Amino acid sequence: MERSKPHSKIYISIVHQLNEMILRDGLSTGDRLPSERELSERLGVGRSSVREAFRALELLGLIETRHGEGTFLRDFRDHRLVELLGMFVIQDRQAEHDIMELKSWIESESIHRMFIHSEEKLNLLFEDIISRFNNGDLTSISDVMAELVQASGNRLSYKVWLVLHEFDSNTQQPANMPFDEMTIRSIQQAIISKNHQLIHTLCKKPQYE
Amino acid sequence: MERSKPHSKIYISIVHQLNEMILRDGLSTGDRLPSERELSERLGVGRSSVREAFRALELLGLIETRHGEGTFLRDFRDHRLVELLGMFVIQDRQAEHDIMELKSWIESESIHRMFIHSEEKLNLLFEDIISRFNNGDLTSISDVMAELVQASGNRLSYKVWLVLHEFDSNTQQPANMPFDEMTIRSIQQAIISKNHQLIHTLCKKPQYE
DNA sequence: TTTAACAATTGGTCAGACCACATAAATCTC
DNA sequence: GAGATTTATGTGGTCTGACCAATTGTTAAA
Repeated sequence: MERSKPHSKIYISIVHQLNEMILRDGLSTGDRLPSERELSERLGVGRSSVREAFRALELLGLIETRHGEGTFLRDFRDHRLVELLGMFVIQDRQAEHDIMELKSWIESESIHRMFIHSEEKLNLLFEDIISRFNNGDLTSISDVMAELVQASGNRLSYKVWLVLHEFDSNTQQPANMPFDEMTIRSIQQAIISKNHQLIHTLCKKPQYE
Repeated sequence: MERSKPHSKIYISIVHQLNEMILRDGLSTGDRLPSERELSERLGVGRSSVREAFRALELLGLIETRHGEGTFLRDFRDHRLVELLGMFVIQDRQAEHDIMELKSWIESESIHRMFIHSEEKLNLLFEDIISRFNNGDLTSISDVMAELVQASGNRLSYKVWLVLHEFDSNTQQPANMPFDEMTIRSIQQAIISKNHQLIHTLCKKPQYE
């Protein structure tokens, strides 16, 4: 025995053993993992090593740790791949243009994607958005856009958009688009009538080059 | 003092501070980060917290730690997010679909973006691609696509594409597109003639829904 | 000069302590 | 007895200090 990984560090082997444990016991989203102390004892390693493994998986979004409760398996779709990469990949400050461009491109693509939805489905979506707007829940046109991108169905795109938005909301000032019910209604109409031109006007894409 | 992030865990804030430090000092691949003990002292936190941050970033492949030497920044392309996700996130067709879809979007958008380039500029680009193809430098149609996405000018899109490609090359088998000079030439012609339809055919996008 | 021994630095791991948070059990109050 | 309150226990969060192991640079010996 013990051929697992002689060269590896302890916390790496713990990650692997956790993986095996999850597969073997058929654990799934929401299930609780053993406590740090129990794992430490059961695997014969220090608690700090267990924590290093847990923290790594937590940063990735694969597990969720709740203070005083324990550690739980998370829905893998909540993974933080995008954020993490963004943090270390989007390092060029001068690439703000790239960020804005990709962001508005995702917006445009997401909206176009909603053309396939039925009118009643779209109406339902927009009623919800409007009510939340009147409720003060959505406080900017970006919030509305977030709803639309999310509603388009591609969760990955949505995550990418969130990251991009976070970046350029720190550097760019919005206020380039009115934020009232009429604007939202016109977006609704543009989608329902599949009016490419109007959408392009509403969500003005930045010029290439 | 000390109201930076009362709700966040220490190791998370360390990750952020590391990110800021990297940006501020302009560190890049291969550069050395401060030692665990120095960071611990400089940030006023325990060494174990610094280690949790380092171990998390190391597992993701964003940094590399060498026993007795120190911790170094890695090329982001070496990240292991994909394997890790694949390890814990097995069967999710929707996630895979999202990835492929976003990837295809970027490909398609990048190619369309090249419509604004002059014909001679495009010819130069493709001469280079063809010569590298004959040279054995590009070994798959994906390599060609990488060149095109990169040439489209948005470096961020390119980086995102690289990540997505890494993922679905690990799960999907390619071989859905011939890889010869004629195919490349036809892409070239499609761009020059601004033939949306042909591009759509060549780079078959996945079906929505 | 070359080589060998040594010291300093750095990561790897562990043990124990203490705090903060959450929940269930025991207790008190009415 | 029902409800509110206190207590006990378990769990994560963090720090400190210790020791080992690998690497590198310095020093001393050949």
